[in-house]
Amino acid sequence: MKRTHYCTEVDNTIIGQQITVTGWVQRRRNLGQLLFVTVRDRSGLLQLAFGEQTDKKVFEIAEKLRTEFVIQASGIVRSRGADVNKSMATGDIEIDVTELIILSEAETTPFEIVENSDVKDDLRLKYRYLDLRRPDMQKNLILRSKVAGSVRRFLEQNGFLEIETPMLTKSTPEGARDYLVPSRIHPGNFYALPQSPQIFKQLLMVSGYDRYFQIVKCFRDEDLRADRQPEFTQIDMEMSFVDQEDVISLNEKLVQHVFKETLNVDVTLPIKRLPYAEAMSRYGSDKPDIRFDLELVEITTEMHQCGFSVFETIIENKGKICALNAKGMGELGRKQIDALVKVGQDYGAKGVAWLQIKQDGSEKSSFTKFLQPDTIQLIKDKTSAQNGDLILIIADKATVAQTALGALRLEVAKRLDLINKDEFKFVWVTDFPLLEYDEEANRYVAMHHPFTMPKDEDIAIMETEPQNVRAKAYDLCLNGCELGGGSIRIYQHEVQEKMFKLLGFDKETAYERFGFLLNAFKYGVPPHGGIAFGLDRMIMLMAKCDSIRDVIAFPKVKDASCPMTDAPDVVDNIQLKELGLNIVATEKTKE
RNA sequence: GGCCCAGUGGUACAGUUGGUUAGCACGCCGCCCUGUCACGGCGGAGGUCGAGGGUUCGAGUCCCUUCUGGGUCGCCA
Repeated sequence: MKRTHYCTEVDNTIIGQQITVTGWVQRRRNLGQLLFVTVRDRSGLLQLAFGEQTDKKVFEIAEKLRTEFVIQASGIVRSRGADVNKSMATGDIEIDVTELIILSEAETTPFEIVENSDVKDDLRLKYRYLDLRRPDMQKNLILRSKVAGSVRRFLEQNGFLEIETPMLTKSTPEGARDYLVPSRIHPGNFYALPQSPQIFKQLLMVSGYDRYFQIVKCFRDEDLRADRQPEFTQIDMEMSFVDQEDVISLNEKLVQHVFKETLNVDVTLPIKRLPYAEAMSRYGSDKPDIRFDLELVEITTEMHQCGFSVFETIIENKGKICALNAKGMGELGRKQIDALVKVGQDYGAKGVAWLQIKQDGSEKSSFTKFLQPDTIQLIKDKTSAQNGDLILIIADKATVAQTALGALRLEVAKRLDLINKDEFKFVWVTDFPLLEYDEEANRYVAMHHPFTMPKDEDIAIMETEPQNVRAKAYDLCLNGCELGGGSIRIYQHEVQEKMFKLLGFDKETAYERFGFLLNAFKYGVPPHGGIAFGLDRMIMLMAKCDSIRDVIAFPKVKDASCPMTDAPDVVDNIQLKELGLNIVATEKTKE
């Protein structure tokens, strides 16, 4: 008999019916003359019952069952009467088994297949196929599939075409490191795996496809993090004849649609927007977590001629002085304050000045001895400090002061437990700087990418004040995490040339790297722009996971290897020879 | 590349100032058990304490090196 139902499709509406289920043995409970087996498939659990009414041969097979055997069981659905298991979706029924087949036996697994397992990551990943049997992992991958489907339906309804772009492409050394693939036919030449389909989607706009999307793998050869994998999936899209407003409003509808359809969560539109400069000054981050307040306060002007040389030097060098009121940390011990100072230092601040106001109004501080009482009062007023508060101050280069204090803001929120984990707080960050200065390369580099359009009103100052030019670039952030980002692209020759000039490319270099795009733009290019979302991160946040690995079927570990397959690995000398490659041995070379 | 954390039967943990035979729970194996559902009862197997070196009369514990994994800074246009 073939399977008729998934485990949790069996319910009390079909009591008395003959059904067949298949799955893995979750547990057996042998009571002697009576025996229960919980069978598991991707839908959930169902209890099989064997007793005096059971055929002797069937009972004997049931006695042989062990955890994770794969079985097929047929029988009659019956009520459990009063013995209901309320923690089980199918807890009010069971199957009176009439036929049982062991399809496959199983050795004892290296870890138990249970929800919320505490097994260490490396073991989980070595036996990923077992880890993926766990209900929480199945829930995540099912959610992922639903989200992808929901995205596709929404975009198709809105006139988008799904078009694939190549995986074997040309290396573009701007930005992240590329994964390279050696060419056999062209020894010494390499393809690069795409960091994103950026240029191809822009070419599709030139070709007139008007609205493109793709759920697509991208590759970046950089160090991993909890929310970063070397290969990851983007929801990538591009639209023609649009400006920033069109992209933003369509995409917030997309997000609203997906969250409603897959999580039944309502996202209120329009989503709040913050210009980059404001995000940095209020939250110290370009991906602010706005689930809690604790905003930064700038006190640079207040500290003019304050008498404290550290602050005055910073002001002379056009830095900023920013403060954060860690409300309720006034009684923190010195050790814990030092730990906070260290957080600031980890993010590049040279130091963190602090002023602690105890419950009884007495003060402790690392710096107020250098200041006049009215200056101290000014700081307290500006940060609305009260008894029982702790004020943290960082004086540094503007971005360092803001970023480091932004990191402290998150740390303080964590310690004070200010974050509501059930909330989804979206925010668009807009008006990013077009360029940032790369101290090492001694030149400006594109903050987003070299095809990002400057804001119309800033084009005039591209040559005179490049550092102040804002871009038509926008990121969508959720709970302090960058979900995705995009921009309106440059489609006018003059602007693109200005941009390359700012980046220090001469015409030759520009053509060498992006010639096919620049040539394409000679033949009629529509105004266009787009966005790309990190699908993995989106699912991670939706599933409330701490790591992106928990929403990817077969992820890599920290050093970008795979404990299950042992990739990357050495290859045969014949393969190398065909590719014209020689391995130069180094300390790190794998034997 | 830097910093921080972890590694003890299959799994998750405990292990005091360095001191008997390294504990516990779950899992596993055997026997018993007719309403279990994290079944229960009785019995049992299973450990080079990640690896190497050092200090010591004596190391799971202290020191050094190294491996594995996690977090993070740099990096990620």
